[in-house]
Amino acid sequence: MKNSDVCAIFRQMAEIMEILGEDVYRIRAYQRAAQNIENLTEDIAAIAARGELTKIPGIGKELARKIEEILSTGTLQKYEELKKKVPPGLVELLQVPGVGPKTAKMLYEELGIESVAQLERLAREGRLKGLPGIQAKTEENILRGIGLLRSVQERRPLGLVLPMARHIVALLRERAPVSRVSLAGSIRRYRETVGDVDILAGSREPEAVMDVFIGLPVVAEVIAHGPTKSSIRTADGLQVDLRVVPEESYGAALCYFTGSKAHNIRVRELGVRRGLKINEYGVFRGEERIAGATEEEVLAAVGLPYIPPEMREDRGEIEAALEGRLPRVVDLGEIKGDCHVHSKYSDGSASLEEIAAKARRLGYEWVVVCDHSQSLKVAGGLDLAALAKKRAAIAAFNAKSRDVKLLCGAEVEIGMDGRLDYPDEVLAELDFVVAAIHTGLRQSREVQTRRLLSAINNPYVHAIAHPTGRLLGEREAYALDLEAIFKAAQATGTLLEINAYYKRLDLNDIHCRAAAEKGVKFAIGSDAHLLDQMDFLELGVGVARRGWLGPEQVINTLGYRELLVTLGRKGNSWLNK
DNA sequence: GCCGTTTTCGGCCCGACTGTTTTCAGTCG
Repeated sequence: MKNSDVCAIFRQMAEIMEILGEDVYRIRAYQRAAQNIENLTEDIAAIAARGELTKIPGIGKELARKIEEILSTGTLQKYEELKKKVPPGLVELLQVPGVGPKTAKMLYEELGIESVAQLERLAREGRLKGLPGIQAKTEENILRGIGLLRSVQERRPLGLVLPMARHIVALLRERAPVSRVSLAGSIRRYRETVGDVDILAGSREPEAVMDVFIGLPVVAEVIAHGPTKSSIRTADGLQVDLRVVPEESYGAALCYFTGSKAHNIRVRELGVRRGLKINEYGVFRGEERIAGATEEEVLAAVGLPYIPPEMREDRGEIEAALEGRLPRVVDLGEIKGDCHVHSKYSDGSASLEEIAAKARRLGYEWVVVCDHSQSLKVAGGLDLAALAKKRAAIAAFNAKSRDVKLLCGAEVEIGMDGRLDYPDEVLAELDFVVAAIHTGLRQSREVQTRRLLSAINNPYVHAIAHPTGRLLGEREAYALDLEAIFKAAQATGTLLEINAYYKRLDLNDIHCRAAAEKGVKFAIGSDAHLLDQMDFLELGVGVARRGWLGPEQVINTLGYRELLVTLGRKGNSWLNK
């Protein structure tokens, strides 16, 4: 049983209990437990084995017992009983936007509806009208909700949403009477996927801002339009919410709309204990507003320092902040280079000069030019002759370049038996060796782990590229013993990559944090094949910040000279200190 | 079901918008 299995059972139980109309606080307890289990950096079975389940926030005696039952039997008696009380399709109805537990229950009791397909048919026939609280408009909304569910149900990768989100912010800045505009929500927290775009604006003329917003050229549909809050949908189905508050509330609103929801609840609870009410307009003692203009001010009112948005997930940041041990996380401005960029030599599209020029625009000192190795023929992998040519070209470039330097790297294939695609004496000549698995993705956990360990133990391998192989929305991570990988990486001073390509983000935030706790260090690489993709490095920094990594844990913060010295001494240096 | 500088019972975060209602319930974030 994995953490996600336990989590799924608790989530489904909460949904069933919602339909049954059970105590909302009990339901919330299950949801909170599920979320905290999802956020664990450790295997829950290991925690259970130590008898420390109740140390997990939101897990008391009763839920600990239930977790143990799930771990030993694979399911839960109470879960099985709950499932019998509600037809399986009914829970599915909750997925339809606009249909909540009350409506789902009513639809079932009045018309026997127990699937989305059935709901859609009856709505089309106009048979929902006349039910309690349902008239023509609600019927239309349900049909639209079902359509939406079918089309854009999935959360989208952050990297695909960010450009449009920034475009809309820029348009608002230019055309609406706003003093400030920012992205908020999961985008500001750099979550790897995004459900919708949240934007916050400060203005004295909220209604005028709303009118501009719903009239923007990117708007395909207006979902809601109020004086301070509106939602629209773009042509490709992306929902964008805009909220407008007065300037003096901007900080409070930014906290509120950045979330996460779980983090906000914790902050407001701290407020309640101090006799304060916190909402999007400020921090209040009785009627009096005591804070609200800036985020720092709001957090300070409940005794907290500033917490970076990426850490606001209720994954222990509140406790750490209260105890004064919140780490300072790495900042995009501290990044001095990109550890993984492809060039024309293999399957990239850019020349060395173009890569260096782009790096200069990004304010870097260096870039590792990594091309594929010889066996990866589909990606133009370099044979030994081509590799030698590339090395010479990079040396010639560096001799001329006064600012940006290029490192000669390779993304070397790890074979099925763990052997690398270039001989050791060739690897030894390279500045930066990244080892990767691109073939044989369906091997067993043992085989995959052994392949990676053998690469990690090679004295010439500096980093493991995209260690788990997952592709967002396309491919699961391959089976791996990550504990063993982390331990070996630390012991040998091998970096683990945070691959910043928008579909990979691999390692992810939770794995990063678990690895960092074991003393592992990281290399962030954009894996760019097109020049513009070097911008994705920002997403990798987002992952690092979500994983609580400081600048000293990320090799990208080293200057060129320091980097060369460090790379030359694997196993005896900064890398595994 | 959890949890405790208001402790082992009695609380548990907060507000906007919509559609249906004449004052609010449901849903969402």
